[in-house]
Amino acid sequence: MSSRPSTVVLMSAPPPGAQRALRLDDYLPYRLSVAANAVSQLIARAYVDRFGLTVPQWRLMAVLGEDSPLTPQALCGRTIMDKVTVMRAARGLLQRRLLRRQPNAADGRSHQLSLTATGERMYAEVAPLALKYEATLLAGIEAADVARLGQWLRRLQHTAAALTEGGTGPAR
Amino acid sequence: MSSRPSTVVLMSAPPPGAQRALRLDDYLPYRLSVAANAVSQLIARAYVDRFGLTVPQWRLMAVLGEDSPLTPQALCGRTIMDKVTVMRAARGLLQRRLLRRQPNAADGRSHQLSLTATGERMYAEVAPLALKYEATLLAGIEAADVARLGQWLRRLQHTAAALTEGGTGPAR
DNA sequence: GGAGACTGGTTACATCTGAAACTTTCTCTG
DNA sequence: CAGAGAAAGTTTCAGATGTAACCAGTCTCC
Repeated sequence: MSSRPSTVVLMSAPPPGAQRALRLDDYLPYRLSVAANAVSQLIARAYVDRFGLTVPQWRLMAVLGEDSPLTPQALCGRTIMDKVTVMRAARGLLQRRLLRRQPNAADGRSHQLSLTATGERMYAEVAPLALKYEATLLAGIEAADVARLGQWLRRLQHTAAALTEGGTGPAR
Repeated sequence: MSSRPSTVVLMSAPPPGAQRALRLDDYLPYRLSVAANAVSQLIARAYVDRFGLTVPQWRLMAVLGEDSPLTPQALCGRTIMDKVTVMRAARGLLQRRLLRRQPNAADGRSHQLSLTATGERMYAEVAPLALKYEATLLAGIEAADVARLGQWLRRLQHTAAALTEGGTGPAR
C-alpha cells in the first residue's frame, strides 16, 4: 500500500529532489517518541504502583534476574543507562534490601551487584507481569511482524547512535 | 556467559501458556524506549545546536508551520504535550519573537498563536532539515515498511494510552 | 617500581519535567 | 441574570535527569 492514498494527490510520489511537506503527525521520530512515551508511562506507572520501582530500578532487576552478579559498569552496558542513573537506581534497591553488593575481587574500585532472596522473590512477580504487558500491547500483531518491529527499532537506534557519535548528521 | 543454558533451549518455541523468560534485550517496551531515546537525542541536539530550539519548541514550530493560528489548547492536542510544556515552549518562542500572540475573540481565557515572519523564516530552514534526518534514519528501509512501522507505532501508542487511561492493565 | 594517564564509581549542581494549586473567563442551570 | 461548576492558561513546587567535577584504585611505560 502506498503511504498516501490519494487525498494528497500532489505529494503521493514525491518527485526526486522535491521535499515532501513536514507533517508532524507523520514524522517518524515524533511518532516514535510519542509511542515510546505512552508505553513507558503505562508500564512505569504500573511498576511504581505495585512494586514501588522506578524504571531504572526495574531495568536493573530485569537484568540481574537473568544474569548476576554484575558490576555497575556492566549494568550500564546492558541497560543503556548512564552510570549516574544506574548508581541511583542501585542505591534505592540496596536500601530496600532487594540488591546485595559484594566486593569485586578483580578490581578494587568496583563491586558486584546481585539480587537478594527478597529481590528474587520480587523478580518472580515482576517478570511475568512485564511479559503480560508486552503481550497485551502486541495482541493482534503477528509474531513475524513483532520480530520485524524489533529489528527496525534496533536498527534505528544504532543508526541514530552512530550519527550522534560521529556528529555528522545530514549535511548542514 | 549464558547464565541459564537449559532455559534458553526450552524457550525457543514457547509452549502455549508457558511464559517465555524475560530478556530485557528482547523486551519490546525497552527496545522502543531505547530507540526513541537515541533518535530524540540525535535530533534534539541538532536543533539546540543549530537553532537554539528545545524539542517542545521545535514541535510547536512544526505544527504552527503547517497550520496556524492555534490556541495553546489545540497545540496540546497536536503535539501530545502537557499544557505546562506547551506554555513554556511558547514563552521561549515569544521572547525570541518567533511567535506572535493575539487575543482570541471567541474565548477571552485563551489566545491565538502563530509564527511571525522571523518564525516562518526559521521554519523554512527547520523543516527540510527535519526531513533530511528522517530520510537518513530510514535510509535503506522500503517505503512500504516505513509505512507499516508508522502504523504499528500509532497502534502501540493508542493501546498504551487506552490502558493507562482505563487503569486496566493486564490482570494484577 | 614510581609518575602520569586512565577508569569505575560517587557526588554536586543546574536543568528539566510534571502534578497540583490558583486566577480568570465561560457555561449552564435554576 | 446570579451563582455553581468547569475550562484555559499560568505559577509554584517537588522530584527526576544529566553533565561536569571529584576521588580512589589500576594500568603502563620508562
